Amino acid sequence: MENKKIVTRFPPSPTGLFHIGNARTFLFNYLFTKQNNGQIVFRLEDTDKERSKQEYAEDIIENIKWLGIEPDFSTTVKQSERTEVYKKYILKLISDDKAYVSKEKNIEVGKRDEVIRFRNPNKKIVFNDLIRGDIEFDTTELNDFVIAKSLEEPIYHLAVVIDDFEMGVTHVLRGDDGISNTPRQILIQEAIGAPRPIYAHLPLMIDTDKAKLSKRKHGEKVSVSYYKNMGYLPEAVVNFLALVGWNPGTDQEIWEMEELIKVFDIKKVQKGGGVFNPEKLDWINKEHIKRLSAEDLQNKIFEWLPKEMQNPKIVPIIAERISKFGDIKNMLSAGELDFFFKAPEYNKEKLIYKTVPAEKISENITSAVKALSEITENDFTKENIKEALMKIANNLENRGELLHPIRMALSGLDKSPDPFIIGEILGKNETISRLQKAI
RNA sequence: GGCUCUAUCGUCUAACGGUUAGGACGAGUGCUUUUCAAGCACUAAAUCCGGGUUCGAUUCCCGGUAGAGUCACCA
Repeated sequence: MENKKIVTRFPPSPTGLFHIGNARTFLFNYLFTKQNNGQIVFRLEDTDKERSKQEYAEDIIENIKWLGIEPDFSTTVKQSERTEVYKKYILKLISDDKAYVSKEKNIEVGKRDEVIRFRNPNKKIVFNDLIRGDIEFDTTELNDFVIAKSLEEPIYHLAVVIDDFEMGVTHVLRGDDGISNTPRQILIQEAIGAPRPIYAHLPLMIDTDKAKLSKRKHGEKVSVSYYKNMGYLPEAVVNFLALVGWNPGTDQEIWEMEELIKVFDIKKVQKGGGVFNPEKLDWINKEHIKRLSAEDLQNKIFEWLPKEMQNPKIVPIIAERISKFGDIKNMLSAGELDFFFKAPEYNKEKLIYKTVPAEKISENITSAVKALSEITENDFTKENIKEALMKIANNLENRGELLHPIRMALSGLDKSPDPFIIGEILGKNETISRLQKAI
């Protein structure tokens, strides 16, 4: 079909932390480009000197890498360093009479009395969008729009068109907030003799109120670094983002990047905006946690645990109870893991199960201690503990008469893992000592 | 307001013009060897409205309505 190599672009503007919506747009570019063996060029749109900051550029690059959606960084271009290039085009445009220096009247504060305007041919522009089909605009309403504040200061639309042209961009996949910018950019392309790229406008990711995900309203939650800091897995974020606005048409929900690259289909991208649903992200993240190798899982969890708590045995218990690693922080501050490392303190009434008398409870625990004592230290596994305890519990009216006080004696918590696994982790001596204390 | 785009459960979405409109998240109920987590089963929940075209519209067309985006000497 096409023998020309596909070139797409990541053109972030370093005026804030890497935005999650931007990450999704880049991801779609990435999937599309990779499946076509194309190239992704990288460009920092930093012409706004007031708002552009080096730290933001660093955050963007760092998080692009974290997500694993890297463009070809060797192509990196900074608009702020291309003043001479733009100047050349502006001069050419003026000498071709496609633009002119305009003396401005009724100047508002902060505006200049001389700018460069585009001589609008005032015609209809129809462009094809991969996702939406033909879109038509009458450019008359644009008037003679400004393309540069001065020879050294091009406006965004001009810089973008020149850069896309010089960088050989063949496909522009961007958010659909770019739709209304397209006609004026096409006008500029035609004026400088640049070919028209193929456009695809992706639906925006929106919030529950159906509005654009704004930093103002959602704070740090719109930045990728927030998800990294909360202990989400990058593959889960990618998985989640890919599924907002696009679907492979199967029931599969959990995807790895490599599979996504294979099945992605730009033509199947949804037209309407998609709400960012954090609960689904959590679920997807949990699914990816389950798919981690034992080694990776342990390493990740240990990153969030203080040295003295880095016990491999509690890894599965934690893994089952979190949806993202940052949840460990909450478990820690709630003291949910303390009982693994020191004997719990609790009210002795807590040992009572329903209305069972204390003497009976005490008796039950005593027989449990006896049964557990018969297990050798090496065989003190959750299976064996369970077998021994259930033998006793099954003879009681309610199994809870034994299981509840034992769990309480071991953990001291109303909600905790079952007593068998806790017993295994604590080991024979500690388990029996806690039970004896309870008696 | 002009222009542009969009419209299936609360949310993400599936459905050659013919399906009891499917799946997932979330919610609810129950089961699973006390609780929590996990797991399992089940339940509730949608085609914006009105006209066409058609034997038959979620699907195609038109008109409403609603929402969003954009209208900078920001990017």
